Amino acid sequence: MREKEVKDILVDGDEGDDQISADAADELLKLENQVCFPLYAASRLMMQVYKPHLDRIDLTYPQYLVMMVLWNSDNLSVKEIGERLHLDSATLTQVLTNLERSGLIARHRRRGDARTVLNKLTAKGRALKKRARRVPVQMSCDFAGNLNDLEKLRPLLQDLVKVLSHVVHKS
Amino acid sequence: MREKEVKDILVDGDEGDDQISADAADELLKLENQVCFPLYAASRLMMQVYKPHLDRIDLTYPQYLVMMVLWNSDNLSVKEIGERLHLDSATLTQVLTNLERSGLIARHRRRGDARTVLNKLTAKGRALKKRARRVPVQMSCDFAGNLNDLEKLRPLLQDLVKVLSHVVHKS
DNA sequence: TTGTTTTGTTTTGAACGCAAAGTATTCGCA
DNA sequence: TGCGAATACTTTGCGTTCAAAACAAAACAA
Repeated sequence: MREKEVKDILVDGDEGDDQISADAADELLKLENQVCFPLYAASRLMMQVYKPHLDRIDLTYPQYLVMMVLWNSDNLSVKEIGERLHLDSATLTQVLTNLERSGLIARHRRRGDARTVLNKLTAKGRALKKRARRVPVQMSCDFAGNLNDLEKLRPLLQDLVKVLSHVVHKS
Repeated sequence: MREKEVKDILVDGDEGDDQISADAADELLKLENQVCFPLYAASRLMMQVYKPHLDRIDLTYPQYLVMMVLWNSDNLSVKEIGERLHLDSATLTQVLTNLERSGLIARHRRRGDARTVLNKLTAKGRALKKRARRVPVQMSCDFAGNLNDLEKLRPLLQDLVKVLSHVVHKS
């Protein structure tokens, strides 16, 4: 799919349906021409690669993300964690509830502003970091010969996240 | 994070915990050094960008993926759709049930092998393609100046999916 | 002070996503 | 032919995800 063809479609009227545009539009509707589908598939497959390693420390992938945030900077509010992970507070409430039930964090309203709920690692939560250090290492092993490709992808994906969160929030 | 540092950790014993490795391992535990996190975040954000456009044709993103598969090649089994989308059949059963409830597909056991369930577009399902053609176009608009970056990302992500599905299935 | 609005979190409802278990059907082979 | 293994799909259970609504507390304004 060349850029020109995309433009052909873009100039299309709302109900434009002449042959050329319809063909070009049909091309865009194929999986192999989409960026979002491999993104979606890769994200899910990646979580499946993580799973056996995370199972060993009894965390799901979202829980692991929250723990990484807290290991790096403890005692954050739901909102602050959500900003770092681009996650909705409704989602986080559930993840954090599960982490509290596992005894890894404690949750308390902030003194001075009872709207905010602060999430603080317990001793058990801090201790888990030691075992979690092995997870990225094991992941590297799974990717053996492909580590360089991943390193190349990272900055591109980080840029994409920036663009996406801008697109999502401007509407 | 240089490759050398990763290797430092890899040669680490199971309980190795000397200062240098622990520091390097801590670095790997930070969000900004991970490839999987931006992948995960981008995937979710992308679906949020899709949502308003898909709402207009009453599809969720997974439903939209299934419809794209069927528009391209109708009358497939659950397994065949799952292979194309890297999706579990348990997940697909739910999505396909919802598509059937919406009247977009019909589901029947294959004559000659009653184990297989074939999923076939209805007239309504085929008709929806015309309105769906607009979705990729509207997405292009949302990304205005960033289309070139996305095009660059696509082959890399497609390769990643190949690597990942290999990693997932070899274990 | 007393609404009114804003902010931060939780609840609710619908739809994934996947492992594990269950069911039905077909295949392989003795 | 008959039976155990393999195949294809569905069900169940748990954990996200997110929009929308509900709540509670704090900030603001008249």
